[in-house]
Amino acid sequence: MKEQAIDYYAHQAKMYVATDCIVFGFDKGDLKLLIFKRRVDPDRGAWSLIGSFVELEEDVDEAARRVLKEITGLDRVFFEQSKTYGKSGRDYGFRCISVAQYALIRVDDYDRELVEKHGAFWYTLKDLPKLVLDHDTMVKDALEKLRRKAQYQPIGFELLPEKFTIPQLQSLYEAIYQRELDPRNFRKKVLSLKVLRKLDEKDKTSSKRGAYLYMFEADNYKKLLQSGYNFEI
Amino acid sequence: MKEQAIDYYAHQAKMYVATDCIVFGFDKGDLKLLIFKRRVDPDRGAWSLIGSFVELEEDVDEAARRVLKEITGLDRVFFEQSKTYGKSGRDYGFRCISVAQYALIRVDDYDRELVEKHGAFWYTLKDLPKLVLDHDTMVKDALEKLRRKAQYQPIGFELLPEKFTIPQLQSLYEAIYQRELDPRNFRKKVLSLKVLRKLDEKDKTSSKRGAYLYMFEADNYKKLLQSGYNFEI
DNA sequence: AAAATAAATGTAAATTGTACGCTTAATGTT
DNA sequence: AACATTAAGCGTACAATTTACATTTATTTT
Repeated sequence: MKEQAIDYYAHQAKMYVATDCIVFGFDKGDLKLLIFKRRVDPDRGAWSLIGSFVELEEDVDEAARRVLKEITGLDRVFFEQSKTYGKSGRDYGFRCISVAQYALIRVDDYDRELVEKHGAFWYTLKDLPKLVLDHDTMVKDALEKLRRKAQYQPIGFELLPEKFTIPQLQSLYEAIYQRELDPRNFRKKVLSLKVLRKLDEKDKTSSKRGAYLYMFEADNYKKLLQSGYNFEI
Repeated sequence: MKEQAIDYYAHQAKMYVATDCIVFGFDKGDLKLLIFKRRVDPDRGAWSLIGSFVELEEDVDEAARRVLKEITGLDRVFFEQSKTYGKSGRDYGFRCISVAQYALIRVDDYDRELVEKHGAFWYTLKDLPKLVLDHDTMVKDALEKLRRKAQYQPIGFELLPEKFTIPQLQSLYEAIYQRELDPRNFRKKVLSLKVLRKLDEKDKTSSKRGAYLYMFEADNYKKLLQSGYNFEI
């Protein structure tokens, strides 16, 4: 039986499998993307997403985690599969499919030196240059998924520092949705979700009065979900 | 430069790439899944999703289309990527990643003989037997995506015959969401979306009075979307 | 002490969702 | 021919949510 199994697999084609990361960050009111200059041929010097081949003994998710760690220095980055790109002609003449994953990182957390060392840069989404291969499409698709997901899961918090103000949170959601939100209604809405803990500190970088800092209460959020709550922002 | 490129790829691992289809159907008020008995070792005889290896010159999507055509006889089946399963140990000792795709078919359309010839059976989701490998997880995940998607895109119509009644449509959404809906509110809601065309025919299989048949107006729907409409059921 | 700035709070109107009860068209039964 | 039965289809009142909009407040700078 083992023989038959081997035989069954043996006639099939094998391919390269890669993973590409769409790394979103949020800074000064803008959604940003971490892209870098390719250092290998073909297309050396062109802008590209960060990615890697998946190794033989490695989970696809592990590969993404490895890449993200290499680039940002961070161990626990939020990431999630976006879509797999499997067109036969999508690569440089070698058959290679790529599992795209989008990641959300806190811009103040990551290791700037590491990022620079890899020739990576943060680009505002609007100013994004042309990327290699189908990476433009990957970004477009990932952004769509991010927007969709932001509506029913509190992923926005992954992009902010641990302590943040409500105006900051609003500005993030404005960047994600690409439209303005009413500050009074936004505040009302997020506070009604009961997943924010107000701190005694204020952030005074953007106003004389200062805005209270809040933290995301992951425990409350989980309890809410378990009780069948439909989280929505 | 070409040499370098070849060199760059040459040291990387290659893997088997498969696609597995989660084929949903809707019949007599129940959501069903098309599964079949494996005909090859290992695990011959076990229940499994329908799938295939992706060939070297074949797009991943093409592979899914090919599988669906083989099994159902249908050319134009709605399908969409669900998720890629890439754990290193997920397969039978060979490294194989699988791109799962969920498909929606009209139970009255497909070719019954073809389905039987392949040893395939329709199972109600509740009665589903244990499936091979990680196929159980694939079904669970696909169902979640289907539910999510059904909320903002009219994919439900893919599962119904071309002409259907509003009670039928309701029963489908009840099966997808696994909860009862109020017939009066449901009717109000779907009609308000203005994507249904009422026909002069009635379907009398389920009541003496008979229910009017409707068709989905894809054109209206597209126009709505373009005008920034947020379709929701 | 006054001016400037963004944060924070409140309220009314409009829209949407929910929970119902009743009527209607067709068929089968007496 | 009248009546019972069945699911389809319509309408309405109330609750909840979303939207639009104006004013006050805490703090710093001048």
